[in-house]
Amino acid sequence: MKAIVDCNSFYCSCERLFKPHLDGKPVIVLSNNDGCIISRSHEAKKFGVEMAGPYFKAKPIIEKFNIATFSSNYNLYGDLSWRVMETLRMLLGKENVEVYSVDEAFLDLSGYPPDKLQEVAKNILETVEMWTGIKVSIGVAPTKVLAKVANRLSKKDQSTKQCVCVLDTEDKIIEALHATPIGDIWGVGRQYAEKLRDQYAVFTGLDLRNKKEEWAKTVLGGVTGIRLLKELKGETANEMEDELINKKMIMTTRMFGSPVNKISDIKEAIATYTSKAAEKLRRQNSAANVISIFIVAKQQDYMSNFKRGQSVHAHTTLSLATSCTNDLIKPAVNLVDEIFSKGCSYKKAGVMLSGLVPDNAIQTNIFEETPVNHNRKLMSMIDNINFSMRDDILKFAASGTTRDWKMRQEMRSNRYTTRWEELREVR
DNA sequence: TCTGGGGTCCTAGGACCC
DNA sequence: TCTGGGGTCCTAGGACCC
Repeated sequence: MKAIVDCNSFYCSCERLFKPHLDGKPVIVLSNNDGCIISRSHEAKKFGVEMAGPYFKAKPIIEKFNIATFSSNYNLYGDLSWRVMETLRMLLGKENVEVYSVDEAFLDLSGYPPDKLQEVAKNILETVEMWTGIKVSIGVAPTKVLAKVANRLSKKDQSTKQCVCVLDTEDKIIEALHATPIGDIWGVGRQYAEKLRDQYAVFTGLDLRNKKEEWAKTVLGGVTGIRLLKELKGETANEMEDELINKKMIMTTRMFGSPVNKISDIKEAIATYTSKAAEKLRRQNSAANVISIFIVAKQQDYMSNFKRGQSVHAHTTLSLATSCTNDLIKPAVNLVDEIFSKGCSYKKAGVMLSGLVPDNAIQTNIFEETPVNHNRKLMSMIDNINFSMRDDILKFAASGTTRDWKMRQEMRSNRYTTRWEELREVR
């Protein structure tokens, strides 16, 4: 049996942890640039604040009900997430925990007798709350997809304060699937949900489970569809995975605080994002072969349905993989010339590094001198200084110093657990 | 006026090779 | 001028996730 542990309204819970007066009150957390709403407390949901809805649209409700609002504080959330995951690893053993996202982890519970699962889950839930202050909900079932179904149901009934749901018999599974709308099945997104309902009259998880694998193959994207169907039937198709230590792609992208139309500003932003991405790259001891950048134009007509703006991409392949910021910045900034149009306003830009290889085994290019990675040492120094001093004390000149384009973050709480000067004070 | 940031996997189609 | 069949690799794009 597998379980998924999911932190309830994670970002909101993190904020509340240091502001106990907000317990039981509605709270929301905004995305970067204070653009849209990415976490809502139970109470805020009840007032009808929509997930991923734009902040400005929800503002009337927020003001009316006096909903506590925060900009996102990833230092805080990241640290608390680590504490929750460490707790799980201590309880179950490292090898039985697969961290799936900042607020979710899959557990392998195959070592426990079936009649103990409820108790085990309850114990996990209570320990995590006691040690970290974060409330979680837990779904237990034979497969990951079904555990997700169980997890969703466990939250339905918050009144019991249990937030545990174990699907350990065929009957319970069928009942649970019947109660789950097709769009709430893990792996069925908006597009598929619409297609399934409109063209195939598939409305619930149970309807989908009753289909044939061959059918799923043609309708739901090939092998992915087959896997989904197997999992719904209780047959494992998604194994527990080793933790993905190294990413295959690294990106850094941001909205601008306000639209930008100067190429020099775009270049500064690209240089800054490249430094950030390069830092992430070095953190996992990789080097990149390919740099891509993109910029997104501010849309002229918003009209009724918001679509993500048109983005323009450019990429270049390096003759030699590198993890050095200055070797990456130059080509990245040069790409800007290829895609920037004069007179156009942009709202967002990003940098992607791909073709990642371990940086101790860089493929040498016969046309180049032997790899010069003496910069690697300099980079480590910069990373260390930035890590200890914080706030990127050392920057490359190309990143600029004024940063007119920097994102808005007007309501960020203190970084209580990762900055000495922002510790919570108790008088 | 104002709509996030980071990832993954899969497929189709084109380029290229023998 | 005519011309097969099979394979690999890469990229773009579409779907999904939180």
